[in-house]
Amino acid sequence: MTRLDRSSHSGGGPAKGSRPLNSLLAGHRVAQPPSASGSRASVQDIDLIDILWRQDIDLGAGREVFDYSHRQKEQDVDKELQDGAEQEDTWPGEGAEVLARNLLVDGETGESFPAQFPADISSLTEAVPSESEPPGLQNNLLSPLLTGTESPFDLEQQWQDLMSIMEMQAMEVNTSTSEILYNAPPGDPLSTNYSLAPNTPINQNVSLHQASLGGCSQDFSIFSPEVESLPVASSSTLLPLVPSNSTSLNSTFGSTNLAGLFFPPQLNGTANDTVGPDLPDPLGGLLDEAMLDEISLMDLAIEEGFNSVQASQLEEEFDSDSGLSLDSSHSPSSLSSSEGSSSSSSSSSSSSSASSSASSSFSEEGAVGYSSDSETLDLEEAEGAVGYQPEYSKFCRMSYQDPSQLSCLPYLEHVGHNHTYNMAPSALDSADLPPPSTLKKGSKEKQADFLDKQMSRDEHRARAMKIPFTNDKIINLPVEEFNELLSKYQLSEAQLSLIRDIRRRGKNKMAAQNCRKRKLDTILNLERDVEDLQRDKARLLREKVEFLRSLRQMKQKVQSLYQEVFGRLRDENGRPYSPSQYALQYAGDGSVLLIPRTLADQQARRQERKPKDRRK
DNA sequence: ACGTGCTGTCATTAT
DNA sequence: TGATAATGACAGCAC
Repeated sequence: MTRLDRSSHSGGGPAKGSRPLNSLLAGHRVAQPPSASGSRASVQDIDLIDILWRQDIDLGAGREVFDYSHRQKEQDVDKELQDGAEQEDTWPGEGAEVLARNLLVDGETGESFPAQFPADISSLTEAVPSESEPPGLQNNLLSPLLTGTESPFDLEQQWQDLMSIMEMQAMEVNTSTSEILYNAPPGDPLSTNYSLAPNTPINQNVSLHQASLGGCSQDFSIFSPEVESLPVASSSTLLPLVPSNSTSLNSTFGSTNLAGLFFPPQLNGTANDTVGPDLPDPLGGLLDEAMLDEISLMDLAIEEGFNSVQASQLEEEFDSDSGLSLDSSHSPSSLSSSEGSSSSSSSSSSSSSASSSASSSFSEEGAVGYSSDSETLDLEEAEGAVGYQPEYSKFCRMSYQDPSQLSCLPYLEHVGHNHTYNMAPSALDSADLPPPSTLKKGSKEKQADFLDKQMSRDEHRARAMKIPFTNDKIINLPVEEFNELLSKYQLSEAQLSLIRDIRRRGKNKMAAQNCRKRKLDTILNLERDVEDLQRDKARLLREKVEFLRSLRQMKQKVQSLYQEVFGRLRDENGRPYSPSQYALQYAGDGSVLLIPRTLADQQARRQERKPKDRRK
């Protein structure tokens, strides 16, 4: 087969590689907002994390983080990264204000608990004969999370340990309970006290706070009001828990061994003043800046080692409310698939890019192609099959390059190249072309010369070879009609060869244009995906910080409760038990037992092993 | 003169 | 197996 214009392609030139694509990218980014640059993704991430930590840890996050409805809208307001100041001073001011009310609301977590709680804690802690406990032993009551000098890895380990415990508790806590808890009316004590995000590990841990200590204080309303008689353990080694006020305890701790949580073998005592009998206001400790610093340390430690279990948990929990464009049409996989299935990529991207005017304008336009609409055909019919006047068909077939359509693409607005060797953009405007019948002979020739210069090479060749039909027909007719057309005329071998080449080149030209548009579309979608994923990442990071903060607060509260209960225990002689020798343990049936330390440690170790084995 | 972007074309592969 | 689509690579042109 003869290639008439092959000489123009050396084929051995320097490989320019992906220059067209790069230039497309570069050209596109000019029109992109500064944040849209995917090439700065890594730097952006670092900045983002930095901003997040500073924002969340130093300033505290708004309580709306735990509000389900708010979180559903969060993707619409993910510009909060820029206006982080909006969240500033949320909880300090709010906390002071709400302290005056009955309910104290944690500004960061939305957590609410009775204002009496801290007061009672104080009063109770004062009532506890702390002097009866040596300071060293007192330290044992502190959670390791409260120690200020521990390494981030220890903190991470604590986190993972607690996650394991919560995993176990999740087996006992009905999922619906979480929802009920979260969706309960404001008056509901549970929801009022712990209105945390639904279906979160933290939420499952809420049961920890439902441990009843009705007798400890009448205002201990955060605990279950159902004060029932304490199941008395008759074991000789397991002393029944007998609070001094002879009220009972009820808990949903399950079999969680609190001793394992709060009586680690080695404890750093530096944080003893954070929580304990000396603590003037446990709530103040919750909002302590030092604690937030610890959280930041913990976050820093966990950031890299956020294990897959936690990640998947977070993923599951936020799948429902993420609302982000993780749908199939936006996902990278879908993009790759659309790349693979070229015929459907254009339409798929059009469905996925409703938000992008540029992309959708491309897609709605559909695949480009030589126009074979009625206008073209009519013109050609009017001109006759033999009278070859390529200019008419050219106008139509290049109509897809209407500048008004290109104007939809801001980054393509500058595209106005005049490839005179092949097309005549000036001729695209039909207004510039008066009907041939109205032209005088001179101007007709002038026009013909002008249009002659604008003809494509193939059109020139077709004219030179006296091809009796238009290039548009050659290119756009279906195979059958095309063959029919060829059979109608007595064509030489050279003519047939040229016709086939024209058809091949014409189709390939359209294919190339479609291919480039698809490529652009893909780039746009990928950039959008990058932005979405960056937003996702930022949101998850924020939520993680919030969860960690909430978890820490709960730990502190449980620890306070534990201390209160333990400090009120008296033996037969009315003397307090030594924390070094005894520990509280919550049995599966809801009872609370006072058991020897050694036994408690054993059980704690046993329970630590269980979740790890289960994960394997 | 040079770089950039767009377009057409070829060769090749996939459908 | 031929036709067509898709795509990488290259060259030419306009800016």
